Amino acid sequence: MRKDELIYQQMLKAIVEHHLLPGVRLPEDQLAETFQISRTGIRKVLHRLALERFVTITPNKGAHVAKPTAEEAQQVLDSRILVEPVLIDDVVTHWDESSKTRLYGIVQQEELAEQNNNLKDMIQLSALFHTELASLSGNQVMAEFVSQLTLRSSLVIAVFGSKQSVGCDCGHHHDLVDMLDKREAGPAKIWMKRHLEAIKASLQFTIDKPKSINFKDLFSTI
Amino acid sequence: MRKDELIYQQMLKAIVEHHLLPGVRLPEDQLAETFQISRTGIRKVLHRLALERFVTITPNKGAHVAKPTAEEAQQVLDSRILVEPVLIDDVVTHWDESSKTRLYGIVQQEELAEQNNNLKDMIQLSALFHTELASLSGNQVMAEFVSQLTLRSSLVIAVFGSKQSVGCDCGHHHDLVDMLDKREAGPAKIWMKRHLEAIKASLQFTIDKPKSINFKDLFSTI
DNA sequence: TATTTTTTTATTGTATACAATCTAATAGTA
DNA sequence: TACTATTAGATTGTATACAATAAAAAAATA
Repeated sequence: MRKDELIYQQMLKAIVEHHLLPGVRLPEDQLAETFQISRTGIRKVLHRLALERFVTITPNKGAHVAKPTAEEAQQVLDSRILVEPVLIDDVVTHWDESSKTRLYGIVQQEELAEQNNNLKDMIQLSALFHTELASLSGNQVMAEFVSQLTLRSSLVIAVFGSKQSVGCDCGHHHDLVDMLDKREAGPAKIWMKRHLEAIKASLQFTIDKPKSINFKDLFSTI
Repeated sequence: MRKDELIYQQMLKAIVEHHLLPGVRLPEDQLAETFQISRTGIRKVLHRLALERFVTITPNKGAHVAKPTAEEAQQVLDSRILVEPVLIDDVVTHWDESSKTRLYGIVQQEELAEQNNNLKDMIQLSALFHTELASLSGNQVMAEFVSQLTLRSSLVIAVFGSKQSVGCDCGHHHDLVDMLDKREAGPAKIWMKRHLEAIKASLQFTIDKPKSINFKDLFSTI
């Protein structure tokens, strides 16, 4: 894999898993040194993250982890409420044994992570579930969009989420897969809509402040 | 406006309006000279266009105008068929006098462009109509997604479109605005779905080959 | 002492230089 | 002649140097 691609994934992961909190400054020099690459390479990664809304770049002031506004937060969740249910029809259409295996596999990992109270994995697996489900619709364009939305949701939750909203009640995903496996598209759509509405409803508009970060330590432990 | 932002828009416009056809090579040196900027600046623009799928960058081989596959083409249109109708409800909810003025304004320009057989404007205005409509839903996140999809549709049409599919029968947009102004959400949704399905149905799977381009001449005439 | 101005420092923006890689042209061999 | 190997040229990938800007610290003035 290309080096900058790897760095991109590490940084995205750090943001999505709340190791780098919204508002935290991302100085090019420190990151360049951390990843043993020139500033050119880091800038490429930062610009990509900026285009995908995980980072904001202010001219002559540098990059920060994006801090979604309340408005943006709601729009991201509203988008998912609008989009994810309409993908269900296509998921059911393409449903087969491997879909079942794939999704139940993720659900199982989610339940394990929940038992171990592994917050990091819970966030990642919950996003993975929604992304995988979207890609089972067969439409790669939509799948990418949903993937971005779920990732942005993690940022939103970092700002406005309470503890219980982090993993979006993993256990329940099991119920959805049951419905899909019975080809019950209608109920599954309704379930998905309510599921996402519940996440949105769990958002609280309290903000905590960022603190200084040692990038080398951070990325050596992840 | 920042210089690279301007260059980005010029290049995107050239691609979307079919002045730069899919498959055309985009050498950094020539572009840098054309826009009187260093390769660094051009690379930034090219990477952005690549992330948004208007350009493909192959390692050590450089950038080309993206040439969507038949599969991708269908998925882009399918995405629009899925997404644009569900936005109608929110458009109707937020509908007011200014929405009406805005959309009828665009429709009027579309009809003018059609009379003058101005292909360039027809493409641009048709995309603008769909984008504006989406932004009237009040959801900026969805609006951006739809904007990208309409732009990508232009690329798709450059590869698989026939003459009549270019501007997606502008005249008809008028009918949609009429429905919206009467708050007829249901019929408007159906109309939109059929409208987009018609565009998809008009696609033909014939491919023509790219030819060499003089970038300086091209961008001095746009 | 408080406030403004100046100077210094740190950080980003841009261009260029060099290295790595691919393309093609040429030369060599069967 | 056809095919492979080697070399030369062109193009991209990456790092670094310098310029421009912003932030912080120090000095000057009221």
